[in-house]
Amino acid sequence: MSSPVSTPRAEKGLGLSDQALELISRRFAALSEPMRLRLVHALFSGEKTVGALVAASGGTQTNVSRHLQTLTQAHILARRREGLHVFYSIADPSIFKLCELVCGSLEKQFTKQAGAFATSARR
Amino acid sequence: MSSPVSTPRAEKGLGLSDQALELISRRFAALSEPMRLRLVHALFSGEKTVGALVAASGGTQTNVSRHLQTLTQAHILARRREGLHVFYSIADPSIFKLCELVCGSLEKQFTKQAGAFATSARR
DNA sequence: ACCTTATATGCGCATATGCTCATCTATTAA
DNA sequence: TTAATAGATGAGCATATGCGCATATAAGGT
Repeated sequence: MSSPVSTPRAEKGLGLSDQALELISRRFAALSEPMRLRLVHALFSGEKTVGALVAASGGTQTNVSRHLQTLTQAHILARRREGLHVFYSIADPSIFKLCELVCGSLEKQFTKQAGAFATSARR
Repeated sequence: MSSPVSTPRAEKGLGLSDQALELISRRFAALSEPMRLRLVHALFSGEKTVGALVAASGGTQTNVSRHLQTLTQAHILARRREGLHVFYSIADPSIFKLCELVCGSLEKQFTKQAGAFATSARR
């Protein structure tokens, strides 16, 4: 009678829809693993085959293939077959800015911490 | 003798360090849950107490508290105590742009898909 | 048809993550 | 001190995720 469980909050004006939040979180989740970031980063310089990505990332073939699948399903990468080889490439250009943003903010964070250390060490 | 396991790849020139990748992935992971995004979004309009966030998000007190802890440890939120209340706020302004970027790219993605549907339906 | 190379996938295991209940701590008021 | 209110946290459970092994599929060459 009082607490609806599944879709409460009823969009109070703020509040993105549950669906939207789900989608956004999935996108972040796709980028939340070091190996996947390594693969994405390796593709910054252009499309590469799975084999090349395995070599560049140091991962196993199985694992790289799986992560590539995850990233492709998230619409972050694109897949193109050519004979025996499959080429992956970055499908969503916003990824570049996304990574820049995060890297930049992390750097700032460290600068602050370093500054704090220096300050407390100096006094 | 041939395959070092822990820190292979030896930074081939590309390659962010393993540590950097770990940090970046953690940041994305912090934003990879719908409830946490909901909390972050609720804080876009300014700092709020835990109680207010519980109300706004529709989550349980325990769960909201835990997610706030996660976000704070990721340096995304800041915590401030005032009497009985604890106020949380967005500590890293880059979060705004980050969310904008992701939302924008998702919208484009949908527009494309919608277009594709329309096209295939029309022919 | 058979073999080789390149990539994907089913299965199982180990760990990580989210959620809840009950309880604990912190702060203020009586 | 005791009680009341706001938040945090330990423990346990269920599910999700990452990883590797073995094997399957795809495509081209002999």
